[in-house]
Amino acid sequence: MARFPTVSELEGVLKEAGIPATLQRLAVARVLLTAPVHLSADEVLTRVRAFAPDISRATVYNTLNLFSRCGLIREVVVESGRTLYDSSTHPHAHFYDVDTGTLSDAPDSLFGMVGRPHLPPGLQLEQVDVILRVRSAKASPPEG
Amino acid sequence: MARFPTVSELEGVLKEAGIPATLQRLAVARVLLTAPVHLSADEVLTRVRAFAPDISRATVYNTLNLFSRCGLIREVVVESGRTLYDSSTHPHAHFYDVDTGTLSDAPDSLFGMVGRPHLPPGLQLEQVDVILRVRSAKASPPEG
DNA sequence: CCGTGGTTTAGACACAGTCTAATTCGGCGC
DNA sequence: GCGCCGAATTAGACTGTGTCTAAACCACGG
Repeated sequence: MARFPTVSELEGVLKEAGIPATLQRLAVARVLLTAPVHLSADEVLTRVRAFAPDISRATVYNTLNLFSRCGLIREVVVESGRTLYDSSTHPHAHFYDVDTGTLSDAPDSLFGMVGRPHLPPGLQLEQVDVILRVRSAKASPPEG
Repeated sequence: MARFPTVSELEGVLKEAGIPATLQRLAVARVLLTAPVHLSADEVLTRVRAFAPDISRATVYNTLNLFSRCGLIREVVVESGRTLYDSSTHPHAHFYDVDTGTLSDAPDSLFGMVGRPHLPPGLQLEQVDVILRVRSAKASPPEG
C-alpha cells in the first residue's frame, strides 16, 4: 500500500479487514491510519477523544489489539512497559532514540536481512522486528 | 568472548567490568553468566535464591540493570511487560516463539544487516535488536 | 571504635495492560 | 415502531513489571 487512506475511506478500510465499523473504531482509525505516526496507547486515547470524547481506555486497548491482529497497524515494543503503534505495516526497521524516546522509521536499505531467512522446520515467521537503538548524543566530551 | 566463565572466574569477571563483587551479585552472575540462558527477572530471582536465599527482588532488579549497563548481559524486551535477560552479549538475532514465549538465539547468518549501517548524522548506534517472531504452528489445517 | 560510602532491603508506589460483569448498541424479524 | 440477540463498549478492579524511597547494613580506613 502506498497512500494513507482519507477519513472518508476509513469505513471501507475496516470493512475490507473484516472489522465492523463503529464510531469508536473509526475514531481510532482516524488517529492511526490516515498519516504516518508512532503513538503509545495513551497518546492514542488522548487524540481519539477529540473525535469520540467518551471513548474508554478499554476500548482503545481492544481496538489497538484488534487492528494489530488484522494487520492494519503494527505494534512495536520499544522498552518494557512502552509499546508504540505504527501506522505502517510494511516490513521496515525502526530507529529508537533512547534519550528522547522517539521512534522513527528507518530507510528500507537498513532492512537488508529479511527476505526469507530459512527457519528451523516447523516454525513459521510471523513478524520481524528490527530496532536500531540510537543515542542523539550531545555527550561525547572525553577522547578529545 | 567464546567460553562462559566458570563459577570461580566470576569474581574476576565482575572486577574486570568495574563492579565490586558482593555475594548477591555473584549469585546473580552465577545464574546468568555461566551458561547460555534467557531468563526473566522473576526466574532469575527464583534461581538466585538457591545460592542467596535472602536476596531481595530490588537487588535482583538493580543487579540486572547494572550488569546490563556494564555489558555483561543483554536485555531483550520480547513483549510489553516481558523482558528477558540473555547471557550472550555478542550481536545476534533472536527467535521468539509467540505461542510458548520461548526465546532462543538465531544463527549468525540471520543477522546479515548489521555491520555498520550508515546512520543519519548526529546519531550513534547503541544496540541493534532483531527479533524474529515465530509460531511453532501446529495449526495450519485449511489450504489442504 | 567510629564514620563514611556504597549495597541491600522491605514495602510502597507507578504504570501498562487485562479482565469481568454490566450496560449499551445496532441490526433484524415481526 | 417493538422486542430480541449477539456484538461492542464501558467502568473499575485487578495483575504483573519494574522503580523509588528511606532505613538498615556492611566493609573499610582512620
